[in-house]
Amino acid sequence: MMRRMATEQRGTGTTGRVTIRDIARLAGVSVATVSRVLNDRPDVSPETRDAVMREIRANGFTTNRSARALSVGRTGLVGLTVPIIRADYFAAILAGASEALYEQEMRLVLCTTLHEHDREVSLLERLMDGATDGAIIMLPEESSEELRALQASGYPFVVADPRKPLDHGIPAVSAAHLAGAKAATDHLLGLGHRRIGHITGPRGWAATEDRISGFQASLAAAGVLPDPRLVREGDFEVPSGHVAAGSLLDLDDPPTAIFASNDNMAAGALRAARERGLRVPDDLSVVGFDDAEIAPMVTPPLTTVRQPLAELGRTAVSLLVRLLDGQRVDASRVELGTQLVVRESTAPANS
Amino acid sequence: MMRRMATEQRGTGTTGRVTIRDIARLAGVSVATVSRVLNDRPDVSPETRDAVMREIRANGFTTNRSARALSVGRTGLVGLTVPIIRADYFAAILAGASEALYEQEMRLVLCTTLHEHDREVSLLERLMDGATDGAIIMLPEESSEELRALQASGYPFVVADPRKPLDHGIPAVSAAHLAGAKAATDHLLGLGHRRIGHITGPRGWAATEDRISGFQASLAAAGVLPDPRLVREGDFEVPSGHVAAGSLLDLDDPPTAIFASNDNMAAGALRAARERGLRVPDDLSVVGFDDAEIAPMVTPPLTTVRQPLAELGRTAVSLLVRLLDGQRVDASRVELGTQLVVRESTAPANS
DNA sequence: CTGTTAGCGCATTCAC
DNA sequence: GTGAATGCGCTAACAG
Repeated sequence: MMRRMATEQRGTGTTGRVTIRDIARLAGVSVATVSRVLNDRPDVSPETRDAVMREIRANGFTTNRSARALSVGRTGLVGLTVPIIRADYFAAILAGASEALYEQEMRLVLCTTLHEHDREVSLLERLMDGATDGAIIMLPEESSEELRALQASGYPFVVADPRKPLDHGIPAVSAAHLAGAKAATDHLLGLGHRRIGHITGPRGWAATEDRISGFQASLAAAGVLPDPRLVREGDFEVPSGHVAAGSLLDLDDPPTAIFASNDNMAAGALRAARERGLRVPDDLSVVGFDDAEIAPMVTPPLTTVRQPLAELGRTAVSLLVRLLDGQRVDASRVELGTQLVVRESTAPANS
Repeated sequence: MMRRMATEQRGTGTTGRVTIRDIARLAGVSVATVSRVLNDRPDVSPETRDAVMREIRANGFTTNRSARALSVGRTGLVGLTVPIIRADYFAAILAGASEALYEQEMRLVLCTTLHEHDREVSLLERLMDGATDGAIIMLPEESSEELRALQASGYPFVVADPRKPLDHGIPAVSAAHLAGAKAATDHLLGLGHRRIGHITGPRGWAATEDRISGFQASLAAAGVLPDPRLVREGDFEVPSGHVAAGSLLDLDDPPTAIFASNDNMAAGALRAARERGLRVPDDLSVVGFDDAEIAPMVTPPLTTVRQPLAELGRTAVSLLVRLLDGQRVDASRVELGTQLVVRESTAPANS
């Protein structure tokens, strides 16, 4: 037999690793007992436990996750899908989720959804092919119906930062876009600005619409009439902010402040102002959204609304874990607070 | 028995999914045959293949990866460890690796190595507990010896962007730091700068030292005597660049140009210049490294050296795949080219 | 407290 | 071309 070399040599199968059986034999107990100590079961005598642990350590044994997964019916892996956009935005969420998962002894399987929405393979198939116990779906392109279907299939998942408004009943975590936008606008209003431009994200996105609502709510509360000509649509990328701000500033009666729906576009706005010889914040105030990595780095450092991105990832995990534990999470719509971060891109209106 | 409901209802085990056995029964063939069509084996008649495929589709069957993994001895998962620093830097590599893996039908398991280097659980244990077939280790804290040990254990891995110089024989992918730094310095020299400051990364890191070498090589080639007083150590974060540049600019005979070892520190340098009333690039030229997301966003847009980050991730994957296929990769030290990207933070010296 | 016995879902020899 | 039998490494009843 090849048994005697199991410790040193490639053992029985293809894996070539020490198995629970080896440990059992070495420790002079049954596999069941080894399994017990592995899983910290109470019903094992201290002596045998020690004996087993000794062999485990001596041979550097670790349990084979595939085997355990097959046996238990749980892989200990959760998928996390991300559309590859806005690197530092998703990286932050990723970091939070990954950390939280780690504490649960779980692992994160990254699935990038390039633009495969309309390909033959559905999200569902890709996720639930036995590789993962559940998933966190970031900024999904999928419609409410499609997600409903996924849900109906029994696959546990939670949406992080829903792109479109979602049916109630679909677990989701998002930031308080409306409140954040309101705070940003209030800040501008408080500085005396009355003509405030707004560069939105893609229309139809939940985040975009909520921020618009917050913007308008703030204006309304201050008794300022919203001027439709002061609103431009962007796509969350720098150039769109640049263009949008440019067209705003070239108006006969340009705004004295601009609220951009994210920091990238705010950075674009900063550039547009600079190109026109406008000084920020003296001649123009600019507020962003996200508090991305770049916010403090641009010139001048950007006043913005912080989204708790890592926290968002962590929260998604904890929701998912609850789902995985079979707890039917009812109040599964979590909204995380946002916070205004005042830096140097805003100042009192000077007219 | 509970067999009859297997298709609709939670079947036998905990998973509740359609199994290969269900398909076999439904199609009136054996599991072996189903397995054959699943794996695109040639020895199956077209008719039976069709029959099987029909049932597979009709029931939305997908193979259970855990079961396959256990059977085949391969999980189809590779781990990717990342120290959580410099978000967009690792995000870029991540994106490349993830994409490449996807094309190989493999998945990426993210493992964040907070600062667990000195914890009881070794990288080895964490990675090879049967969860993954191999790993890509980014910017490892582990020493060459530790990595050697991992290698000796037979666990396949490749290092992406080695932090410290690595033994030959350890597969690694990195960027051409030296050449990139040389190109950056050549550029400055070409603009007439002679007093050039350099803000380094953490001393001892491979990237840092290589860039210093490139910097010095360029100077030497131009016959410029290197001035040790013009070199400052940073840590790749903005504040360190800010401080370092400040101290450089406060010199009696300040440099007319600064080459920072990454874009973050270059951004810090930009700020330091601004605080002193220096205009970039008129009074001071600044060059960064990385071509990070922020490079084009700061004021002025940064001249920098582009690292092919996504490509780095992809290359790491292809190396790893070769290792997994049992091909002993010999020439396993890959260095990817870097490229100077000239923007607006550099101009001819004006003295 | 501990050992025996069955599977988990799939791939893989072998026969037929 | 196809089926029956076996095992991958582990957990989970069920006995004792």
